[in-house]
Amino acid sequence: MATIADVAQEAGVARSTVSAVLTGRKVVLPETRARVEAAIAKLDYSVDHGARALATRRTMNLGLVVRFHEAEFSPALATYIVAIADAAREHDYGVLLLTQPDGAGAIRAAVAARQVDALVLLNIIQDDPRIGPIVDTGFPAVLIGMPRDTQGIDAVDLDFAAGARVLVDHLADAGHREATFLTWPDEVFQSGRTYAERFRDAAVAEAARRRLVLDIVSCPAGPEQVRDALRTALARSTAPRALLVHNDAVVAMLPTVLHELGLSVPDDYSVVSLHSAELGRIFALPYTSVESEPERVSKLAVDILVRRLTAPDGPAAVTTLVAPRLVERASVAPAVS
Amino acid sequence: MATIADVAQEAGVARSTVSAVLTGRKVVLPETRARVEAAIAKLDYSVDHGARALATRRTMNLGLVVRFHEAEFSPALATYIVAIADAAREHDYGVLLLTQPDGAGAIRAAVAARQVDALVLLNIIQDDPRIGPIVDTGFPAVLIGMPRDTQGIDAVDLDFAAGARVLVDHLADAGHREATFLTWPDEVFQSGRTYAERFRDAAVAEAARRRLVLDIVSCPAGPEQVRDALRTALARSTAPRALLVHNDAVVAMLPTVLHELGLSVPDDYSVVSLHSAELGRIFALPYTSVESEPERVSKLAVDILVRRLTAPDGPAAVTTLVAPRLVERASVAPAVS
DNA sequence: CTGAAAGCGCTTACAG
DNA sequence: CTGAAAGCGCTTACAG
Repeated sequence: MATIADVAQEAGVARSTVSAVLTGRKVVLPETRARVEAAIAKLDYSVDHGARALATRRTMNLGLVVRFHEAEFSPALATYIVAIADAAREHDYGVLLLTQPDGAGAIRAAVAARQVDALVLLNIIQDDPRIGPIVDTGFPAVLIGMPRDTQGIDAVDLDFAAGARVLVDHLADAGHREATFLTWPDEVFQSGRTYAERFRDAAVAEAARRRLVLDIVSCPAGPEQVRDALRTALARSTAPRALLVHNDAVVAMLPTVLHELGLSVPDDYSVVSLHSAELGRIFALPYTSVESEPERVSKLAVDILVRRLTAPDGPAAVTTLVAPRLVERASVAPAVS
Repeated sequence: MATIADVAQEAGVARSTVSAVLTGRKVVLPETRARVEAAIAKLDYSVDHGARALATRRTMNLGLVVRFHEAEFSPALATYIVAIADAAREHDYGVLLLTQPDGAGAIRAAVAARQVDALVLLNIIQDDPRIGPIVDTGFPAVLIGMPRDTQGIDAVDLDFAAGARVLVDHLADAGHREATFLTWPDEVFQSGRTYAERFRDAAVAEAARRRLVLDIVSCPAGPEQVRDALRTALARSTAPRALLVHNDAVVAMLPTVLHELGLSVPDDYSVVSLHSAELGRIFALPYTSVESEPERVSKLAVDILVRRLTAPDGPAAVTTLVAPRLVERASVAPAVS
């Protein structure tokens, strides 16, 4: 493998001159530059990433801290990962995977070993233990998701509250006065997924404002349990004819159960939901919905992180909530009164 | 941040002595070692990963090359990624994500910049363009999946042929003499997913051996198309009462369609399938099946790669096919004759 | 067993 | 605009 010294010799210049054309931080005579570039091409030279990192004190790598080991229903996770890698690459950053069960420990180790320049934390929970080491070390980081307290760290997430309002309004606009709200099991609320809470609270508030009566059903986890809960909720003769869903397992099972009960959408039931586009695609879900947008959220998060890396003394940390987009799929009919 | 020089000074020894206790490659007097370790603890010192990499000429990072951008139906991909990262960590390797659409280019760049010590290639296709640069550079690598020709590179994959045989035998053992074989759309065969071919050919051969008549149905892509194809295949009055499935989209849709047609398993239909455990879990599939095992395959692949890194002049490249495990779920009934 | 020196492949002030 | 020198933080022969 050719080194910068080989290139310098081949071009008949000093190593520092080669470095100057490599980094582009200095002005070099076009003629000299051409000689250097010819030598680079001839020797098929590439900069040694690690050596440059040592000299510049920047690894040009981002650490991606992702919790995999808590069984989460997340076919969308891969989408986030690749979106983050793509966004990072646009800024010439690589992505190092930090998947240890002990995320906090992984962070401390990676920071101490100077393996990365900054961190992206995925699937944040309410009191996320990974935030501690970041605050302690003051290491640059961005959160994708929302903890109880961002503690001065930039955070990006979908605006679940706005999503809830959009969906409630959509039902209310169609004239519905009552709806069954199928939400997450209690464990999800308790385990600190703030999206569950943010959606629910906003849905309740907006429903009150729009005088829509919400019948809240917390569906248990597990396919069989979901099926049973759904059948129970839908089979009641007094059940509202509108469904507001925020629960991936439930919305995935919904077409099957509705069909089993001989119910059709939107004739028998109006349905709106918030779920990931990935889930909708895999299950071919035919419902008007607000879709979480991993690509947009990931790109925004990386952009914010890189900007902060470039200007460390920039403005205070920001929390960015991405406005949800409603995708209409004709699953809502006017209420019959 | 403390450096090795700070530690040496604090402990009153030379830098090389600190390095000796760090690497453990030399014998150090217990007393000296204790002094060094105390200094390390006091200064909260960690080895700079990049500096060590430069000195040792080993990054201790594996590059994970994954094709994301060809829309693949793969909720299991995240499982592979984390399994690879976990396996790598057991050998003290980190994982750098290489997700560029141009995988071959990404490989050349990463190798040239010496960013990684070896490569893991995921979702291999028949004539995978990423194999070229690996053969050219002779860089250590392992394939997860099976190309047409491994070209002297280690490869690990599930034994799809054995999986097919196990499932065919399972039906034959129950007395079935004919079965409908629901396989992938033609595009999948043509796009070089060798698993499709390997399964099909073995299923055909084993069925012939067991005198099981196989009615091969290649199901088109797309949720609606799958549904239609399934209904057509199952609604025929002359349709065999046994189903052999190798197609994720089809098996995911199967419970719904069977239900729509008022058919039950195993009373009306015996069903066996090969699909990922992840898919089975998400869709709660109740079928006896051979499940692809991302964790086992990934771990094996990384182990093989690391061994080759340790002993570069080891034996010739090996192709390892992981034996499939049959998970029985009582979806097969004896044939009625 | 310990230490002084050279080297890994770069970049970056600093002279000229 | 170009070059010689020092330095990034380690490891590794090589003396002693």
